[in-house]
Amino acid sequence: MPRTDAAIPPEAPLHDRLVDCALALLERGEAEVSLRAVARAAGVSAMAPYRHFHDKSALMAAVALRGFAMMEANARAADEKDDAAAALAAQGEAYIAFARAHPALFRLMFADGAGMTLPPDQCKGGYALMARRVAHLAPDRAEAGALACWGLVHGLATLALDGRLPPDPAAERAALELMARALTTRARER
Amino acid sequence: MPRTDAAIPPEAPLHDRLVDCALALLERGEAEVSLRAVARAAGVSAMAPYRHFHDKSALMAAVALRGFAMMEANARAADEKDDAAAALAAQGEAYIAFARAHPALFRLMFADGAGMTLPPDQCKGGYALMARRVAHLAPDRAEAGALACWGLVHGLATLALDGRLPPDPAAERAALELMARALTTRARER
DNA sequence: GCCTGATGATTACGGTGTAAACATGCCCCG
DNA sequence: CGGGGCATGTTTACACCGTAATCATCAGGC
Repeated sequence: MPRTDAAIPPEAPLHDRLVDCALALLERGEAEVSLRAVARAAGVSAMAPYRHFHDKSALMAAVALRGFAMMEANARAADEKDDAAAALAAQGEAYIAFARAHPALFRLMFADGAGMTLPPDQCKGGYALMARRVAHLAPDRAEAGALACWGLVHGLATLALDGRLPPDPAAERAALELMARALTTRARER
Repeated sequence: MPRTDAAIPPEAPLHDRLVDCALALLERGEAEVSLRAVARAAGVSAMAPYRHFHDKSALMAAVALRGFAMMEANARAADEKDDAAAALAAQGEAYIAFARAHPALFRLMFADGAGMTLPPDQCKGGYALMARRVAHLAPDRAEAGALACWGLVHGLATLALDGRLPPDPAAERAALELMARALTTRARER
């Protein structure tokens, strides 16, 4: 097992330990995350992180990458359904649930600038998964459909995180269903 | 004309001058906005703002409020169409356009915490405008429809700001149209 | 005439990100 | 085997931030 362990072994290479600690701090609130706090949590001096990350945003980018990996795993699990529409809906709910479960991490992942720094192929695995289902449901509107699905789900997640939505899962589900219905309905001219 | 002027008169009451300066700094990038910078821009000492705002977030809330007023005005202008579906689509495009035109302000308006501080009736004027059109188009799914529209538009705007969308207006328009079609299509059972 | 309140300026403190110089241990090569 | 480089951390220092506490000024009302 040469891969990363789940826990935070106190003797792992500092590089990994830093992103573990940063992630842990992030889950307790984005205000808790500062380079110095991360270094402190890792039991190391304030400047040590600079030996492994060019600056704070580089560290945070590494954390964000983990977030994308988690989210893709969630999406993959939610996608394991026979019915394509049901799988798509489950992906949407998983997306929103992830945002609610890890608000600070979610915000970090989609913070401005991260889009420029992160390797795109490691951020869009989940998107591809969803696009595939959409393309199967509505081959003639695959592109617009995928964009609409992503936009809707991301918007609901963002609004929920920012306290702009009453915590009403039924309403969200209804909105998702409306979108699903729009995709399953045959496209008609005009 | 007792209301606020567009320019920044150097002798206006400090309260207004501060939010004007904060807004101006914000448009040049959110990183430019610090309480001290705002005070500097207003030609006043670093602590002066505290005489008019309890803390920085209170100032930013006032700025956000102006953002909501701008956005509602935009929405109201876009809504002036006879066709309900066209008006709805125009509102959506105006929403996204506003986000693109004032990215930092838009992010501030929807930053976490602002939802708790701001008077809801001054933030949701635009939403009501949209909800009315949706209710007219699809009275039987008014609630879910409005939520879906808001979610979609807000999601697209957010993703665009964070550099996650290729700048392809046609694709966005197609996604919005898909949603509009879903609302205009008669609801069918099952 | 003086007191009071509002407004703003000064100073100070702990926090942040980060640049520069310094210490230390390990490995590789002569 | 010895010494030089290099990776890793530490210390120190700086500018900036938000903000608490204190002081200065000045206008109006008793």
